[in-house]
Amino acid sequence: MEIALTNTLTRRKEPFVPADPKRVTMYVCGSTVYNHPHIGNARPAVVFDLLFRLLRRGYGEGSVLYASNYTDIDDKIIKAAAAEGVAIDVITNKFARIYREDMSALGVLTPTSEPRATQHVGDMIALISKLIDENVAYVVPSGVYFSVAADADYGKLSRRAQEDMQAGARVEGEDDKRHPSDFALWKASRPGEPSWEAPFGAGRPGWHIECSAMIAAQLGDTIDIHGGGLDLIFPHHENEIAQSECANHAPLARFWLHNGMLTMDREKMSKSIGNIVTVRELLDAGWQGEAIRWALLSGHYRAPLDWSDDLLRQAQASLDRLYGALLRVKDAPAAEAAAPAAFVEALADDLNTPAAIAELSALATAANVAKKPAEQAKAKAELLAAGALFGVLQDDPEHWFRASFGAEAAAEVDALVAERVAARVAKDWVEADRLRDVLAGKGVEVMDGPSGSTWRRRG
RNA sequence: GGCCUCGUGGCGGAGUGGUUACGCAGCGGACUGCAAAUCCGUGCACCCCGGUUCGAUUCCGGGCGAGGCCUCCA
Repeated sequence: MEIALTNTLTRRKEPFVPADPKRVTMYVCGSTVYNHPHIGNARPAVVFDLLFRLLRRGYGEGSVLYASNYTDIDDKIIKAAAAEGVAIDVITNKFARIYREDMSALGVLTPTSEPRATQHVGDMIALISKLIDENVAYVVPSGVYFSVAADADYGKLSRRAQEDMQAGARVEGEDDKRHPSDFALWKASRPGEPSWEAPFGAGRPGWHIECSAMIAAQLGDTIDIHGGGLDLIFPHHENEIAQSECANHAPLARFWLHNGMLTMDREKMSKSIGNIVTVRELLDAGWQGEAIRWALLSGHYRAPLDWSDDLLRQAQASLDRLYGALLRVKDAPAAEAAAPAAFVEALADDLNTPAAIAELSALATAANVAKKPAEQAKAKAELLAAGALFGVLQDDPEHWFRASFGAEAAAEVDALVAERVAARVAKDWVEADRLRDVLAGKGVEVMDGPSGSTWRRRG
């Protein structure tokens, strides 16, 4: 299987070949843990989880190292802790836990490592010292800054000329940095803020240096894939490249991948605008995690995706069709099958999830039309294998359609359905239709078959 | 202003230099007591103007429109 990926460095789709197929390395910028993740935050988690699954399939489960960090020291966290009057790690532990729970609900596997910034401050200090030694960083009273002018390659990812950035740079009044484009590696200690001792003065790390240090510590100087949202291309990823490559004299990442933004009414979803929907809100509203995942994967990862309830409804309807097919073949004998080649190839082609979804649909049709047990077994096994790679169809099909009903509600529905079956046996169609209306009022769809009736939630 | 991306049917959304995926919704048929589910069939599209070409939705140029980054941001 050859995987092709769009590399932001070249803006082209290129064949992906890892430096070492026994040790494929990927890093994705994770979450700053100070509040609930919204679905915009979930998009890269889901997209790169899919890539993680694909890489594991291609190179073996033990051969893929995937690190995604928690930023647990940052201005916003300090502010949030102060507002609640609690220690910083109370905030960060809580929201790191919530992040993992929410992502798990979306079928996101736990990465092979989840480093926290505060566990790597020593690495950051060492990296900053190296940059000072390399004469690309300088110490002033407010902290340590990276000197953009000292790095000839600066701007290669975002394709920005230094002159352009100078023109657009905002004048910051009290900064003692030498150039507006220079960015903080280390922020000098301020009263009431956490700080660490360092040769260049006590303080705390800047945001960008965290990722550079954690990548080197967790995965090495050069990794195969670095991912994140495309809003991070500049300045965050540009700065990571500057730091890591000036210190290590080696490329930071061979492939840079970026997912498009999630929008609401065509406007980027972001905390600062306030147009956010949290994963937790969606789950609490009764949406199933796989439906949310499906919605996030319904478009290509690099394109913007406009979030709406209608998108979710369509995602759920699509999954309903697949689960309906699984239900139809649920009694077929178990069989071994790999995900069909066309499905895998769609994903290998720069994660073409819409094409992969079309293949899933074809598998569902195959399951629905299969008559012989062997055909049903094959269709079922292929659908499950493809679903497993995609990160869906992991639920029991009956449970999928009844997840919104508690045991008590389900028992009540069962009783009504039994009553209706009796009415149908007696050919009392008036009563049977009345009961169907009653059930519909409870959000239940009844389906009559030759061997009885089943039910599920209405779409 | 600079850099970057995109513009496909009622909706979502792939793809292709010529035969027009897939899902949802619609319509017709089969099935059903009637439905639902399912299957089969079917209607509806490639922003505008030039250029290249035998032929462009697909390539090139321009226009219009939308979005992202340039500040924390997935």
